[in-house]
Amino acid sequence: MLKFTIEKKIEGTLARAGEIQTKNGVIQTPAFVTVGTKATVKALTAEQIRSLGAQVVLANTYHLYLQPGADIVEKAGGFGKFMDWHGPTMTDSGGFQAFSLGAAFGTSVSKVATGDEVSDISATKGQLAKVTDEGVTFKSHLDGSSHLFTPESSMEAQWKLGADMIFAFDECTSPSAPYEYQQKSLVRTYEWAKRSLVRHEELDTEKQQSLFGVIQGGRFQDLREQAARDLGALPFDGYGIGGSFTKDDIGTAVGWVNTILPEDKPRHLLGIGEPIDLFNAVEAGCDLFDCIAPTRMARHGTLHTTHGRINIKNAKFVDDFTQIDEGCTCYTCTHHTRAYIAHLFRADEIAAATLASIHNLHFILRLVEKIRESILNDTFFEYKKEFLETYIKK
RNA sequence: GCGUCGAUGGUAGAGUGGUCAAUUACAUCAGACUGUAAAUCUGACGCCUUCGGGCUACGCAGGUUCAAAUCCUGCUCGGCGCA
Repeated sequence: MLKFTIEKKIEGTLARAGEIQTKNGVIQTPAFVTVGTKATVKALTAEQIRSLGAQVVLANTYHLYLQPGADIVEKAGGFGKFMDWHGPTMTDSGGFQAFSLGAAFGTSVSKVATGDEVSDISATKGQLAKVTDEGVTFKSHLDGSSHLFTPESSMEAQWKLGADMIFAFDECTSPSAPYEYQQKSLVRTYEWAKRSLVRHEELDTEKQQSLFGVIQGGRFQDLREQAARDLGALPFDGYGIGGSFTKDDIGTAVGWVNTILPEDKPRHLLGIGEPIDLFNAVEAGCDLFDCIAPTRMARHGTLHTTHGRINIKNAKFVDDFTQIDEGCTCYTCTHHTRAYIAHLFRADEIAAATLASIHNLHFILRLVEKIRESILNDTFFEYKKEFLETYIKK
């Protein structure tokens, strides 16, 4: 069971800094949650994750259920122990895969849409996930086998995976889904939240795990607010804010929700992790963020710097012997040059992924830490301004 | 020396009379990526362009043909075989 305490709030905003105590350690918030989908943060060892100062790791129920199977992870003592991560842990419920393997499958639609895609409701083919009121039927992307995920089975799997904090089973909707669908889906996600709660209470009689309900509602204020009211009234230990946004409404839509959610419970913004979005989300009252972007982008050669992103594979870096980001104290920057990392990428060496991931994770983890400090020091807005002045996203 | 096979865009390698500026892969140059189907995916990749098209190209030089990377002749270079 977690204990959440708020240390400081910024007057006139929803932002706050605090602390979450779990049985495996403390998380100082706002905090960035490192994603280790398959009980591994891609390209990194547990030791490297610790060195980066990561506070908490989030794994994925769908992926671990399929491989190696929840029973194996349970026998290992939970996914944290399995991967040699002894700090706080979370698992996602599999609800995101209802989107990524369903509505988004085979399309260019991502959970954060540009304005144009929002109206794109073109049908897609070959989807691996089908959503009904009962649950989500997945066709395994590994071997094609069918698997029904329900709120109950997700709770059972997450119980076996053994994280400190788990999420209710939800449907992550597409940003291109119309109001009618968002509304219908929201009712379903609400029913699933209640079913998750019931099954969780049956399983976890000693209250070892904390369950977070997930707020959906797409980009619609009335739906978001309704979800916050409905789920906020249920005895969850914290809340996830999920689903689809347009980049511009991350701050606003999240604010609608956090104005209503109980103040004394942690709020986790699911799947958001670009610097600008993090500032907006903190200001709108979020405490936790997980995102695959730092590590995926790293593997693809896109690196964060205080002056914005760079693509280290660009020709101009082959003989650039400066640091990736001047003044960066990460392992990669203190030992290697841009030219070296560029060489590793061009030579297809796997160390490229490792060193790039170390840098990007360091960048984002430090950023969120500094945001936390700035809240405690009453310098949030100054820090935000200072950061955004130099960090230019094209 | 004789015979034989071959010479294609940065590389490898398709094509064997028109639908070829030339399949494909790699390389190269860019771009995308936000609860990880992702060490992935997308685009560009002869020169010029008012984006309609124009021009120069498949070892070199001729030739046949309405039309040649594709057929013929000679040459140059290379592989293999025989001397």
